[in-house]
Amino acid sequence: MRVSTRFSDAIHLLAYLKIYADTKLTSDAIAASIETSPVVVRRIMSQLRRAQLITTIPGTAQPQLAKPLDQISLLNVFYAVEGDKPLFAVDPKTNPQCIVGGNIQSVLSQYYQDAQTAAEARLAKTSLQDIVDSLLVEQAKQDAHQ
Amino acid sequence: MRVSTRFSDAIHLLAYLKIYADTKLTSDAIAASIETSPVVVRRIMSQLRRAQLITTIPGTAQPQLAKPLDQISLLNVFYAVEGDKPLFAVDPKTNPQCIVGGNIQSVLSQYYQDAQTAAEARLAKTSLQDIVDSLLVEQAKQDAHQ
DNA sequence: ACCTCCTGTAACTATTATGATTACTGTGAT
DNA sequence: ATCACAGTAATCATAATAGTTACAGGAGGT
Repeated sequence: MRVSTRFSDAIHLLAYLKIYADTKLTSDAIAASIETSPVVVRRIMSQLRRAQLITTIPGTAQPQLAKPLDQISLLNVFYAVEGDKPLFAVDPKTNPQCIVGGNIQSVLSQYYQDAQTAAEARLAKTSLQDIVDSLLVEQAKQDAHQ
Repeated sequence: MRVSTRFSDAIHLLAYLKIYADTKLTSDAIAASIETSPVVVRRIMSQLRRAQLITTIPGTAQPQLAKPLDQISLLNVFYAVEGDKPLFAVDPKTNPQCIVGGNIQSVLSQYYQDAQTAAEARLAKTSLQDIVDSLLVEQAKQDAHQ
């Protein structure tokens, strides 16, 4: 499949809301930054709104962060847009008559869950404020090298 | 896209080689357990062979594990079949003129790498022997409940 | 009231990663 | 020589994703 960039785009969007808070925050403007379509932006915003990470007002270009960025972790964003989608996929269709095929799903699910939890714990440790800070540092580096 | 189950299928295959070592290990027989086609099985075996996890002899149905199962971690298998494919995808096409769009890739790559490393560390802690042991325990449970 | 800009969503299309299939070459054992 | 099988390239089918089109409706200015 095409690899999903929705998680990355959602982080991008939220950082944009903060850094460009003083500009017109239309889905068009945000889409220009992500280089996607306004509809895709509104779709992502819809998921972020349902997860209560932002608030919006229909008809007006005033999306707002629902809480301070240091209180939103990458894991919050991940859950908002990807739900509980597993990082590692179990093959659901195997031969139940076989010792391996009949038990592999439940066994792998456990170990996969452990690995995913480890990754999620790391995501939980990073806040969007960290991302914004890093973005500004990177930008300053670029400016200095010109 | 269709979600990739190659990692799971590769683990399945290796566990099958161990548990059914006394049977005819044709790609057909293994395919019946995974419920896929023999060609897919041979493709996965090809990757496992290149990663030196198994040895095979062309023309004969004698795939062999290249080392004891407790010396093969899930991470070894993951690398064998998925390479260094990232778990989280960065959106490569964003507006470089924007503070966010121009720096988000390098920033996210760092944090994503941290999360992936955490997951991989967990995969490295589990060996295929652990998987086989778990499979046999699960099977024993099923047998007991009949 | 009307117009304009915008959001929110549904429906559809295009793209592409994946597994499945087909077809073939070549090896090893009997 | 024949048979069973591995190995692999090429092609097809499926499905997850982003992108697009279309339209209903809100907010605010005139």
